[in-house]
This record gives sequence, C-alpha cells and structure tokens, in this order.
Amino acid sequence: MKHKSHQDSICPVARSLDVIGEWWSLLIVRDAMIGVKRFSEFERRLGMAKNILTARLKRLVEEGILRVVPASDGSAYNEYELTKKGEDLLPVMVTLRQWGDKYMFRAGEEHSVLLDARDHKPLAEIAVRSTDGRKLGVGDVEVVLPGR
Amino acid sequence: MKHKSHQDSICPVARSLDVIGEWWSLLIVRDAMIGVKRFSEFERRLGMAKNILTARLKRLVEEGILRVVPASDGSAYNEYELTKKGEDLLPVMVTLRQWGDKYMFRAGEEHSVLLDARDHKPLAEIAVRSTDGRKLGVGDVEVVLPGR
DNA sequence: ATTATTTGGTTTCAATATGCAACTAGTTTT
DNA sequence: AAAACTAGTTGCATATTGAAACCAAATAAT
Repeated sequence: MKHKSHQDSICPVARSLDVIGEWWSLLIVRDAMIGVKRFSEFERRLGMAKNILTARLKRLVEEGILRVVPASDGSAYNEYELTKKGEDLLPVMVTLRQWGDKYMFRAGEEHSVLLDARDHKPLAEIAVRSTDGRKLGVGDVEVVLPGR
Repeated sequence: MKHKSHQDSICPVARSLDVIGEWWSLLIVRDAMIGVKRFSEFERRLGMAKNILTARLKRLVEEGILRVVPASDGSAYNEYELTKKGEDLLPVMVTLRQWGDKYMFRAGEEHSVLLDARDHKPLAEIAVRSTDGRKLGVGDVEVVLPGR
C-alpha cells in the first residue's frame, strides 16, 4: 500500500504535509534556502540515497516548490532553485528551527543557528498572534469547518 | 532499511523533523490541539490504521509531546493530551496552515480555518522578522554552524 | 586527443514501514 | 446477561526506503 494521501483534506495543514511531509523533503528545501542548487551537493550534504533524492526533487519540482534551471556557471548541467512558493516556506522552517532549538538539544550542546544576515543577530522569536497583536496559545484558537 | 534518523544532526530543523516528521504525526498533534484526546477519536477523525496510530502515539508520548492521563470522564480508559512541548508546536502548525491556505487550494475551494476564539477573526499572518522588526526573506538570513 | 573523473541519474535488491483486516481482552451500554 | 464499544495486537500484502552497482554524458587531467 502507498501511504495515504492528505491531498483531498479540507485542512490546509494536511494538504501542506502531503507535499512537504515526506521524509527528506523539508531538508531539501532547507538546503535550497541556504543556496544549495546541485544534485550532487544535496546528496553530499544530506547523505541520502540518490534514488530517493531523485524522487523528492521530482516531486518538489512538480509541486512548484523548486524549479529546474540551466546551471549558472555555464556548464551543461541543471540546477534546482526555490520558487516563490518554496521561499514562502521560510516561516515553517523558522518555527521548526525555533522549536528544535528549544527542545531537541541538551544544555550546552552545539547546533547551527539562523541569523539575520545584515547584523548577524538571531531572529525574533515567532509567536502566533491575533490581528490586534495578542499572543495566542492552543487554548485561544478555534478551527471552523467550511460551510458553517 | 529503516528510514534514516536525523536525531544526531546539528540542525534543529532536522532534529525536529526526526520526531514530528513521520507520516501522521503532525496531524495527530493538530487534532490534539483542537481537543481530541481518545484513541478512537483520533482513529475516526484521521481515518488511519490502528497499528500506525498506536505506534505514533507511543512515539509522541516517548518524546514528551503527548502525555497519557486517566480519562477525564471517570471511565477506565486513558486520554492523550498535549504537554507544553506539544503545545509549543502551535507556531509550526499555524505556519503550515497559512502556507497551505495560500498555495494548496484552488480559488473558491473551501477549507477549514483557524480563528482567534475570542473574536472569531482570522489570526495575524506570521512573518519571519529580525529582532528590530524587519520582515526577512530567504535572502536575508544566514546559517552559522557551531564552532565558528 | 585520450583517459580519468565527476555528475546526475537508473536499476536491482534487501529491509522496513504502511495499510488493511481479523482478532481480542477489558469496559460500558442495553 | 448480552451486545456493543474501546484500545489495542497480530498477520499479511504491498510500498517505501536505503545501499550498492551500474551507466551515459559532461568535464577535467594528462
């Protein structure tokens, strides 16, 4: 059996995960965000099997998250680069990173950090807020289904 | 082969995905956020196989994202509820939702929406910002590895 | 110009994960 | 007391993953 698709869900979270929730997909997007473009560079940096990388790149291109362009250095090869849709995953990436920072490392354990390139300072912590700026927690939100 | 773990990565994104990046895991967390607590309710709502649900719940409990508590209605069964660590996934959930809202639905296609429970209005759109409040895109950030 | 190496894959194979259905022990409802 | 529900477990077929071998085209080295 193929793993079950969430493509037809009425929930945006489920549909998003259908596309970017496969093993490796978001890590490919992560590396694309820091400028990785070539097949071999994704392979080396991620340490993943070529066949899986091929499949994930294909899906990400089909879904409009990456696009294939002729290599910028004039060689005959192609490069993969983020589309606007792909770049718009930055907030997802940053929230995952901030959660991981907080919970997935023991005190003093080293990890990579994401900085504002202008002043090399950490980013602001992302919070869920109401339109008038109140910070919201799980208990402050509600899901409304279509047609209600 | 087991799928490769990202547990030992120095990247917080990778470590986060190691825990919550398996198929179904974030959808279980999503439902837990709207108050789903019982095994059968997760099963019904998600339409997933019981054995997988069992495995995911077990992992999420082991990782401290959910906790098992005696049923609140006095029955002999247990309930699963979010820990603080689990609740802190709200920003991840909201960014995934906002991205899905934007890209995964055709114009006019209906989907569920997440509202501020107080005034039933949509949430503010989440953006990545510097500490001084500038909105940042993919080109405005840099990753720094440990020991540099 | 010829050879060697790199790149970007595809193919094959074994191990694991997913999904489905059947089964079950304990609990709750009728 | 019987029926139905809950929260699983088990067994099986199929999919997905990962490793390694293979390959053609492009590039670099000699």
